[in-house]
Amino acid sequence: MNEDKPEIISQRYQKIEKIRERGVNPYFNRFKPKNQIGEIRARLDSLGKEEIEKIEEEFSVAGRIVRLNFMGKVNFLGLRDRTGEIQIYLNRTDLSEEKQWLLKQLDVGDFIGVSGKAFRTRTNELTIYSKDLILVTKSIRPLPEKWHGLKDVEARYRQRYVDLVATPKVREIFQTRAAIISQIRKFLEDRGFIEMETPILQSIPGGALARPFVTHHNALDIDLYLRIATELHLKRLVVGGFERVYEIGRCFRNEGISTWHNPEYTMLEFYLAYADYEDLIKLSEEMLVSLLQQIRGQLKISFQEKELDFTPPFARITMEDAVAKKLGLSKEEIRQGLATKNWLKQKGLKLLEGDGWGKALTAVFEQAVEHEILNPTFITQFPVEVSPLSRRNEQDPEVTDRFELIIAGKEVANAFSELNDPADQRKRFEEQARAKAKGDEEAHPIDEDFIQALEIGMPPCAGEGIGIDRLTMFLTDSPSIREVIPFPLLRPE
RNA sequence: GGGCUGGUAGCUCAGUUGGUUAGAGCAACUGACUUUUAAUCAGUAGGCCGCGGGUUCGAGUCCCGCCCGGCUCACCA
Repeated sequence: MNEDKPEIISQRYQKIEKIRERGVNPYFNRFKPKNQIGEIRARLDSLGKEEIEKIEEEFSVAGRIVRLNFMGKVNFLGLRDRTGEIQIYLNRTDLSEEKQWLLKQLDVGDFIGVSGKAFRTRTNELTIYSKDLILVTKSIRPLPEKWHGLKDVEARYRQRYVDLVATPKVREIFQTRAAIISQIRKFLEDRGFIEMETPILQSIPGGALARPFVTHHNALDIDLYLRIATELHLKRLVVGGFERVYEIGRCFRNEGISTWHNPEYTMLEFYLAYADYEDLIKLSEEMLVSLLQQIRGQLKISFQEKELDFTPPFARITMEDAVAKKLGLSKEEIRQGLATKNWLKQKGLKLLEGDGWGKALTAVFEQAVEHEILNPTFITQFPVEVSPLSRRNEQDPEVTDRFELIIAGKEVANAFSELNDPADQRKRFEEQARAKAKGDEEAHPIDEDFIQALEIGMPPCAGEGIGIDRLTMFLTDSPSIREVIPFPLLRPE
């Protein structure tokens, strides 16, 4: 029945049949380990041979066989559970005839349960001496080779379950990712934020400038969009009285795929009333410093052979100053927009009809400046033209009280004092509508209900979005976003 | 989408200017082995060389097209 499969696999299926014929269930589900391997190691790793031999306690563990060294009567195997690995010793002379037979059926990849006292071998390896053996789950497919592991990148992403078994580093990355998210929750909840869940299916995909995925609801017979941000709903919650609110959730953007972009990615957004973007600069520094210390234990970390210094305060510069310095322009020249537009034209980059100085400035910044930034840097005072949801700066209403945090040339956070003037919000949306009419596919759609919410009244507040995947890349020194997403999007085989 | 680059056994990889029947290590199978940990030793088996055309007496190798990756540029977080 498995004739079209590789030989190894049909052999394993036959082995399972033989095991069943002997009355052994190859998928036994009633073994309950009393101990975790990590806990045993924590207790015994530091103890010497004699001390361990005095311990009468029998340990019971279950896990996956990751190594087999069978030598006839004397058999060693490596067992791994979620907390670690430990060596198991089985001597054939201790086992019943049935168990001796079962021992010979074991393969790397199988799950077993064992129990026994601990000892140290001749080579001082901490080992559990088990006189029994319970097969818990038989494995059919062979795992990758033990010292090269799974190298084929495509196979690693498509069959992440194999990658996770074969590559310890990959397990660590996802453990770190979970720790980052858990610590962010704690950081925010310690400060009075509460977590909310807002709609992923939306009829107006707002809160960011990006192209959405479209889907369809059959019963209502309407098209819906997968959210590109959580912003507008979280601010509605601020209107409703949740003065400190956050969400960690998946966002979807129908755009290119690269080492820094996955079509679905995880974003943290948080909003706090009676705060402005200066407060968020401080809060961002605190949050990152706390994460760096907990995850990496230091503020200077290496990322892809470069050193990143997270020692606060982080550098900050306005977008205009950054571009003025780079191109040798005056502020007046930037505001006129001609110099920046000419620079873009020279580079073969075109703007749309009607794009103002703000879009030109932002484009030049992204082209010429952003990628040169290494250490965490706050870029502040984004033009109103590219910031339809941000509050205007009181001294200079052409720019907003907004910043992005750039690390190693990549945007990691975007934050601003929130626009809470409904009349201004309506104007901004109308400007976006005009840009859309001229062909800007990423222009923000008009959201009348959101304007109504602002008319009910939103207290002054500030909000921030942080890309969790990118943050995880920096904290785990990963070269691609696919290394920090368990199942990145790939074209179907 | 453009450029560069890759796809050979379950896994990691060789494969010469085109030339017998496509190789190795690990994993697997049979056997030996009472402290191994890249165990060792003897033997056996395992291939749609990504897919489809073409050139040639002869193609894993050369040419064309396609599929699926990786890096990179452009757009985006």
